[in-house]
Order: sequence, then structure tokens, then C-alpha cells
Amino acid sequence: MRKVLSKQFFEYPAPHVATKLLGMYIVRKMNGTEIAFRITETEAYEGLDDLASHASKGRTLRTEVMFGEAGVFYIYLIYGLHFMLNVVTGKKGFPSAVLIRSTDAVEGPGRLTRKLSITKNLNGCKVTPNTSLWFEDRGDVVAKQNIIQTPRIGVEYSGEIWAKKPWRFVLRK
DNA sequence: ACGATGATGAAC
DNA sequence: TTCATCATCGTA
Repeated sequence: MRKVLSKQFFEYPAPHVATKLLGMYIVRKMNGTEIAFRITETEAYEGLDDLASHASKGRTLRTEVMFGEAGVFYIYLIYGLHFMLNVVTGKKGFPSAVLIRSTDAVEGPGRLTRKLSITKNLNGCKVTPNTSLWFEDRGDVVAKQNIIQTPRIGVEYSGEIWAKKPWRFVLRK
């Protein structure tokens, strides 16, 4: 079974989409060949109030895509070195996104984008095979008890409430 | 443990 | 226009 995830899949709150993406596959087509990795770790960033989210700064050139339609990539450079891959979720006008942190084959958000040659030029592009980067449901079943929830990584600065939100989701090995 | 390395947003 | 701050990684 190979079903390409369409826009509707992402039209839900980020924490929901983040859990549903576990066990799905990220597929990348590069110079003719496809590679697919099973997603094992995600994080949700949800709303203007979420001080860990870039969107808490409001609508800016950088955060604009987070306020747009679901099913669009939000990609940015962090620490001057690593590109982070996110997918916009939820309703238009409400800023939310899911960060893809790890897969079976490649762990770490920066390593993943390097491995898949993902850079800022995909920022704002739709999640579809036309973009050469998309997601597939390959029929893997994920039991709820195999999903571990923890606070998000690297957001200590965001204060008591937001730093502790259990919006990181990890698939047990 | 720490330095690399550049875009972003906020202050001056 | 300058400055501190980063949703990290590799080497030590």
C-alpha cells in the first residue's frame, strides 16, 4: 500500500498531525531515484501564544508561511548551519506546524535535511510529488502505547508553560 | 565541553 | 546599523 498524503491530512491541529505522521514515510526524489524514510520523531508548534514557535513573533516575512494553507513546507536555517523541515498544519490564518525531527534511517532534524538535500528553496512549496518531496502512508500501523510524549527540544527559553508542553512525539524502537 | 556560522528580530 | 539569540551537529 502506497498512499500519498494530501492537503486534508494536514488540516488539523499540529499536535494531532504530529502523532499521525509517526509511522508515515517521507519520500524524496533526487536525480531520478526515490528514497523513503519512516518518520519516528516529530514536534508540534501551535498558535500565536506558543512562545516556542516562531509565529509568536507575529506575521513577518519569515513566519508568513506558518499562517498560510496547510500542507506547505516551512523551512528555515538554524544556528547558521542546519535547515529545519516543518509542514504547515491547521486552518489558514492560524499559525501552526510540525517539525520532522527523525526517521528510522536518519536521526536529528539537521542530519535529515542534509541527507535529503532539503534547503530553503523548498520553503513555501506544497507537499506533493510535484515538489519531489512528499509523505506516504505505507500501511504501517502505530499503536498508541508505542508513542512517547515529551517536552520539545531546545526551547528552554520559551518559559514555564511552553517549554514544558508535551508536544514532542517519539515512536518507540 | 564548545565552536561553527548566518538569518532574524529588536534595540538603539 | 549593531547586537544577542537561536526548533543543531561534530569534534574533543
